[in-house]
Amino acid sequence: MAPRVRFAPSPTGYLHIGGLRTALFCYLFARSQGGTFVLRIEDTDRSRLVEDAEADIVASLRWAGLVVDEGPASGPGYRQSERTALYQDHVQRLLAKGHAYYAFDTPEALAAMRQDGDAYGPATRGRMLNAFTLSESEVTARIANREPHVVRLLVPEKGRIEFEDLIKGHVAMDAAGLDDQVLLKSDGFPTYHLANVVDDHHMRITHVIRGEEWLPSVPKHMLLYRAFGWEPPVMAHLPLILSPSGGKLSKRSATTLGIPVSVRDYRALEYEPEALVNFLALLGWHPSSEQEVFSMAELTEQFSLDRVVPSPARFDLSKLRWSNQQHLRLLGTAQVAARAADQVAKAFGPVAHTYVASVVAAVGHRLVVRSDLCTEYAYFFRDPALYDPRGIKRRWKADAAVLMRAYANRLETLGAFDEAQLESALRTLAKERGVGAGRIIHPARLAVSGTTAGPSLFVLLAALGREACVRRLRRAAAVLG
RNA sequence: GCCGCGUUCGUCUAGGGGUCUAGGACGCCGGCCUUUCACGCCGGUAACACGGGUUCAAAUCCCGUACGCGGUACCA
Repeated sequence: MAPRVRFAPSPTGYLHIGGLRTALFCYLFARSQGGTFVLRIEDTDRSRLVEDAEADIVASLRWAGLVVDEGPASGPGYRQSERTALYQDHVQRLLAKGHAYYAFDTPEALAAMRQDGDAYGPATRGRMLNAFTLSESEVTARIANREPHVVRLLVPEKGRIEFEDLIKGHVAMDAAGLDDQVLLKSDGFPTYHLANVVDDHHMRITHVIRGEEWLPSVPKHMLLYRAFGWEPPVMAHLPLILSPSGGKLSKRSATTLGIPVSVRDYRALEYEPEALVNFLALLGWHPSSEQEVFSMAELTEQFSLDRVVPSPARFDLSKLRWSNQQHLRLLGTAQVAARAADQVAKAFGPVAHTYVASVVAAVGHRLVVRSDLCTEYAYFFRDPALYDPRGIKRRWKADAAVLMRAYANRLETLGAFDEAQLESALRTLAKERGVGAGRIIHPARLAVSGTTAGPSLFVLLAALGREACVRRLRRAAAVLG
């Protein structure tokens, strides 16, 4: 049977990088098995709802190249807020069969109970305000009176709950350790646990693939499946992604370690989606081969859940950067230039596409992230404002200004402004002046780019064009003397 | 606190009783190439958490400890 897998985020914020990893594994598994990838929006917490979160989730998935087969775009029923009648109905079934019960405790009463270190369960149930301590008529009266109430799961006092997780293996927990989880909140919305189980069943989800933070709630879900008389789906709990220091990937780690948390930030930073996907896939999964660079097609072809590791992985920015560099190469000049166009225009004003392409070609394998084009390689788009002091010290000798002017003069009358001509003109000049070529090359680079690093001088000059080269060489001669 | 999951180089990981004096990748260091910086190539650094078992043999299996992470909400 072809699997059906869902990615079920809560629209309480922008899509988290860990969320994308979860979505990716869901997607890869579905695709690798010829299955269906479903997007379900779990918007049952009305107080934490963020208005544009769902749009961000959808946009982020699309950007990353994860194609949703079924989701809010396919029609109604993929947002939990649209399915409240279904949950109400199922709660009634649980109530009728004695697997759930009404409770009327106030937040204060619950807080007091927890103060004593207790959980809502067999031990405390009897002293709280619920269907066990209230008469049937009083319960009905309170409900008719529209008093705030919830419905709780009746957890059996004893028994062991065991299940097989595709990634974690055999997991076992005592029912006694569970509390009587709220299933239906006083606002009429279901909690995650109820909605999740009901939806996974009705959406015919075959594999629940999600973050490890859900592992401890699986026993509650198993109880629900059992109560409904349903066959539970296969479980697969993904290890979490940690910050490089081992903690949670939070806004704090974002600012102190430069690791963005939201997918949209990676997009804004101009990482390639292919690179991020590749990097994320290798965070917790790897093939049996030693391949490190993958396209989405290769990932879907090779992915399997049994090669997902059980332990958490730390985020490593330098590896992401390496991945980005690899994918930039794979993309090729034209593609990279096309993707870079908007940001370049934003930074420097209108620039011809062919020029952006020639810059990308000139920079070549040096490009790690597209945004470097607007920072490290800004000199391709505007004259350098200053010259690297260390470069001046090392490369700008007493004869530099004279040589720069002389080379500028040659460039003005050069026939074809290409690498070969540029180079032979320079070498001829050097020979005439009785200096080594480096005596011109280094200061010329500094004059033209402001730095001592970068593409071959002749590639650089050819890309820049005659006018800019002449202007920059003369200006540097004037400024640096 | 209680419950659950985890633990191989700095990081991601291979390995799942003998093939391991533990392999690959990122990073880092050195060399070659070279007009610079990169790229590329070559080389180097660096790990089985600890303690007990089981076994002829354990990184691999079992138990314990330590540590890490997660959960313990009318949040997901």
